[in-house]
Amino acid sequence: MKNLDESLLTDIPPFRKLQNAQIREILDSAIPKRFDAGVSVFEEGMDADRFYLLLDGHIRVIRTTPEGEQVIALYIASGQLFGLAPALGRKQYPATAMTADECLTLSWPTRIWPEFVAKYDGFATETYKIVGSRVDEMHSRIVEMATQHVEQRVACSLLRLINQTGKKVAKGVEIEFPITRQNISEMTGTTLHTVSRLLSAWQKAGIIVSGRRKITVIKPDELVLLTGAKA
Amino acid sequence: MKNLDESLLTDIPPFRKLQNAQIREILDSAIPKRFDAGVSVFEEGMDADRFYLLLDGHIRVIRTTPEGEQVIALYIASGQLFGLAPALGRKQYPATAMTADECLTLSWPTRIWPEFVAKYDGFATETYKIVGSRVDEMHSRIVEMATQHVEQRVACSLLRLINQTGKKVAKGVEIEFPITRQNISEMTGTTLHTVSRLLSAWQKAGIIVSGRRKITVIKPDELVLLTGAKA
DNA sequence: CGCCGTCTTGACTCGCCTCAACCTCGGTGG
DNA sequence: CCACCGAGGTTGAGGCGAGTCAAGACGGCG
Repeated sequence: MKNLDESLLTDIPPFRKLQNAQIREILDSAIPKRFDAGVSVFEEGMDADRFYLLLDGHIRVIRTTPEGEQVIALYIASGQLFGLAPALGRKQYPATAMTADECLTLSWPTRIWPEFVAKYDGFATETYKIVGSRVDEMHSRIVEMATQHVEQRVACSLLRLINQTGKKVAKGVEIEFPITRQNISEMTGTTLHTVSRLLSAWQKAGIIVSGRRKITVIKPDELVLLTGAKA
Repeated sequence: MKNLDESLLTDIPPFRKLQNAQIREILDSAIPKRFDAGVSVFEEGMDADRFYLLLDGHIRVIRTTPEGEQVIALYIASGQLFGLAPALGRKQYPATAMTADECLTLSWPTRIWPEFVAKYDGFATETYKIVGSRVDEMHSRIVEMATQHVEQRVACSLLRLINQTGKKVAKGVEIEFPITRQNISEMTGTTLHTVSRLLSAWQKAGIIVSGRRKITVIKPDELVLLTGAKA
């Protein structure tokens, strides 16, 4: 457990300003853990006893309605902190974190959060920037849902996914974790049927290529047009 | 300007733990300002050079789409901090703050934010709790928009409004600032026509009483039923 | 090989948006 | 004091986007 390499953290904004010795300290107090695809790291309503850093893999942040429907609030890409409830004074996690593929995390007990903030210069600031960008993304989602049609929302979500977690490949940008039509419908507030129809149409139009749990965007600019960026 | 009363701040969470002398200091560095109804305190995209406390009145936080449609992200009630962009490392305001009625604010330059955080015990923690509750509310909005029908969303929004800013009156709870059908439609992602129809129906059913720019909820529990709280 | 999770496609239905006309206040100015 | 005007609100008719229902195809895994 003490053999984690310092280089794991040096490129991650909240830790970037720290000395090697400090990073050593932080790593030594971290618990690393591996998760299979499709399992939950923590669940909505659970006591927020730890906060996490995603070293590798992708995570879906999910809220479940009383009726059992799921809504995907956002995706976390590797290198990001998550489970930041303690930073916002929350005693419980407000949502479930579910792995989209195999994931590797570090985590620390909530109790030492104040210590991190006090002791490590720039940690708080950088972390709150992350929160800020998530707030911003949520804002955008609300506006999208309020004003745009399903087709535009799905296009927006795809673009967001390839921007945040896309991998450039031969003929386009591919989403590097398994994602189903159902997942996309849960991000956009629609049904898997409608998503399937849209993706089929876009595939015919040569904008994307998609297979089982896999989507590659060939012409991102065409997608941008579909989002309704007019005039 | 130096004659602001300390009692203004003593009941407001971020300042609650402070000594009178500290509150004096804070007040002395604040600029008070009055706003008419329907004007903007700051606008989306403006440099976030100040952060605010709403002493009296109500504020709408608005985002405008490229097409000029407006979406109301949330309402701020008196006693709340807003314009917290600096707390999240934002250089510009992510949304416009528009007064719903006559408003009284205090404000401080962004530049002294770090000083506030460092100097005043509990200030940061309490402020981030506010951010946390706003994030939570946005989360809920996203889930609502994704899963619920218009009628349910409007019911949810009304309930949220009376919980946050409702005033108990003779025969129910009234929203204490002017609000139009259009405003509600901008909160729920629908049209003023649909909102008008719904409110008419609810009025006939005796659930609410509404007039020009004014809504009073008579039977909140009936509204709760309409939100789809089943089983 | 058979099963299950994923994806596709068609047909039908209906909630809500759009279009349109009209009403009702409250404020303003002659 | 009243006529006017504009913002806010109401209500009907019609159409379409997208959800629902239904039936199957495809591909991977045990």
